[in-house]
Amino acid sequence: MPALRTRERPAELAAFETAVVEFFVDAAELVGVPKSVAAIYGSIFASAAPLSFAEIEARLGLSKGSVSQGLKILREVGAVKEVSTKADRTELFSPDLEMRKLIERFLESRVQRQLSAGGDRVADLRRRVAAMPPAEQSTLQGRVKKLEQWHSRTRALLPLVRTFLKLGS
Amino acid sequence: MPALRTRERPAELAAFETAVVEFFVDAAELVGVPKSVAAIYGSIFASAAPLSFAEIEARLGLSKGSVSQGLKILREVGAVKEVSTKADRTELFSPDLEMRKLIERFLESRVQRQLSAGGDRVADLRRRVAAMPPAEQSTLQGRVKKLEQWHSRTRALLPLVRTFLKLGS
DNA sequence: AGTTTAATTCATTTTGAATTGAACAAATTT
DNA sequence: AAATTTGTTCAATTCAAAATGAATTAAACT
Repeated sequence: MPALRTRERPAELAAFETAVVEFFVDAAELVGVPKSVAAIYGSIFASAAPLSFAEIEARLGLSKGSVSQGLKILREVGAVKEVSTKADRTELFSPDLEMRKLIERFLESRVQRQLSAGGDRVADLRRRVAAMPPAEQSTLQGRVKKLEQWHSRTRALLPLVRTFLKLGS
Repeated sequence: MPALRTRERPAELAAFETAVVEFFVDAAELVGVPKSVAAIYGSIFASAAPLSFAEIEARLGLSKGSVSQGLKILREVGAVKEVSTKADRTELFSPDLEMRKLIERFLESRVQRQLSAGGDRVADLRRRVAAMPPAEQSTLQGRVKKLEQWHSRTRALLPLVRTFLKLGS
C-alpha cells in the first residue's frame, strides 16, 4: 500500500491521521482483516468531520475499487455509517463508535462459527474412536477427551468475554 | 494440500486420522497458522504410537521441506516432543499434551505483542491530539479516548482468559 | 436526451505467504 | 571411504488473498 498522500492539510493533521491508520492496520493484522479495510476505517476514525469517498481515496492513495470494496465491508459490519447530507450527492462516512458491536460481530462470525463446526467434528471423532483397534483405543480415547475438554472450555470462555466487553459503554 | 496418502493401514485408522487432521486444520485457520503445520500436529495427535518423520511425510503427502519446517515450528512452540529411541536414528514425535502451553504461547506472541505495541501508539496519539486545530480537538480527543478505553479493556481481559484456561490442567 | 460526476463490479494483476524440491550436511552402514 | 539413509536449508514456485483499473451502472445537472 502506497504511503499517505497528503494534499495541503496541516502537517499535524496528516501525522495524526497516519498514526491512527497505523494503529488500526496493526490491530487488523492480528485478526486477519485486510490492510486497506483497516486503513479506510482508520482514516474515517481520525477525521473530525465525516469523510467522502473521494477524500478517502485521495488520503490513502487507494484505488476506487479498494475504497468501494472496503467501505462496503465496513458498512456491512456496522463499523461505519453513512451521514448523508441530502444536499449533496457524495456519500459521507463517519465511524460508528460502538466498537463493541464490531468485536461482537467478529466473535460471532469467526469464533462462534469455528466452535460449532468444531463441536460437530469432536462428536464425530468420539464415534470413530470406538472403531479403533483395541490396542490403541485407550490412548486415542484419551486424546479425543482432551479435544473435548478444550472445546468445551473455549465454548465456556466466549460468553465470559462477551460480558466483559459489554461492561462499560 | 494433496489428500492423505493411506498406505496399507486399516481404513478406520486412516479415517480417524483424517478427521483429527481436519479438526486441527480448521482450528488453525482461525488463528492464522499454516495448514501444513496444523496437519502435521494433527497426524501426530491422532497416532497412538509416536510418529516418524517419514511416516508424517507419507501420511500427509507433504514435501520433506514442509515436514521439516513444520516440525521445527511445532518443536519450538512445544506442541510436539521428540521421543528418541536411542536405538534408532529416526526421530519419533509425540504430541505434547499440555495444550494450555500452546494457547499461552499464542496469546503471548500475538495478543500480548500487539497489545503493548498498541499501548505505545495510543500514548503517541494522546500527545498528538494536543497539537490539533482547536475546532477539531474535542471530537478527536473523544476518539482517542475511545481507543484508550478499548485498549485497556482488552488488556484487562487477557489475564482473565489466562486464568480461565488454566483452571483444569 | 445528453453530459458529467459518483460509485460499484468484476476480470486481471500484484503481492506475500506457504510449499516445494534440489542441494547440502550429518550420521550410519557396508 | 564409498554408499545410503535421515533430516535441514533455502532459492524458486505455487497459490490464494488483496488490490487494481477499466467497464458499467446510477444519479444529477444542463
